[in-house]
Amino acid sequence: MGKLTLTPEVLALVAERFKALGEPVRLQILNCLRVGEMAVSELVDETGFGQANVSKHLQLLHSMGFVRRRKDGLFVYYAIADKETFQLCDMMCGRLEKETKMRHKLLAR
Amino acid sequence: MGKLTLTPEVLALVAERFKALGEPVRLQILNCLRVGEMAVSELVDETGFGQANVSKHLQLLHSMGFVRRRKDGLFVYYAIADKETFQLCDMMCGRLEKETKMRHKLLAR
DNA sequence: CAACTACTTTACCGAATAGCAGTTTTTAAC
DNA sequence: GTTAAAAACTGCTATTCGGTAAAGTAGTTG
Repeated sequence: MGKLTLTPEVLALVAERFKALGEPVRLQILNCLRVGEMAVSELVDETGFGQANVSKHLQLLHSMGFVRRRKDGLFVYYAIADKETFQLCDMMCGRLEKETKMRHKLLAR
Repeated sequence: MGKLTLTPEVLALVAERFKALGEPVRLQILNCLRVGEMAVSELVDETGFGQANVSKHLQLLHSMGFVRRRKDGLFVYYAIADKETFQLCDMMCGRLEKETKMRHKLLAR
């Protein structure tokens, strides 16, 4: 496989991508996009965050390749770039779920 | 499946975990641990970061369940908690690789 | 063209955090 | 006990980063 060597520079790029998902607001935006593409203003209404704020987060997600954008007239529609983006979130959710269950079991005794 | 609902509170916890991986130093530490468990001092030597610094990052990784710790005499050995931790990193690396290739292709024409 | 809408960009502020130095705690060896 | 080593803890400074307001851009409508 064309594995790239994990130099500090590469790790920095990988970290950058994890960091992009390490923000509740951005995860909430991604979660909204699960149902399909949405315009910025729709995301603003849906999430209740400021418009400039949402726009900025979308820029970041886009620059990291997590979402794609499509412009149509006045509106800019954003959508999840690929299935893998979901998988990443789901895996992390799964971990959290496991943790919670473990903690629950320990408390139950 | 016992999917947990993605309330803002849950998303915050998920984000916290992504953020933990969103730091080059921590990824480098995890990468060192790929070969097996290591003592803190070994990790300090291997990475060249300060002891307090490495220790603090390990605390965080441990609190998020990415590494487990085992104390033996003077030494505290840390190790990757499970395979999934690798998978997460590998997936993100894969994304980066794809991106790089795409960019390369675009430049090649 | 002017007015309006949707979005982006810029500039700033405040909160969070990484890194470091020094100290403390724990454990082992003498 | 005393000494030494390993790791964790405690402030501290500098930087980063998110939120917001205001200015800027692009597309639409009358």
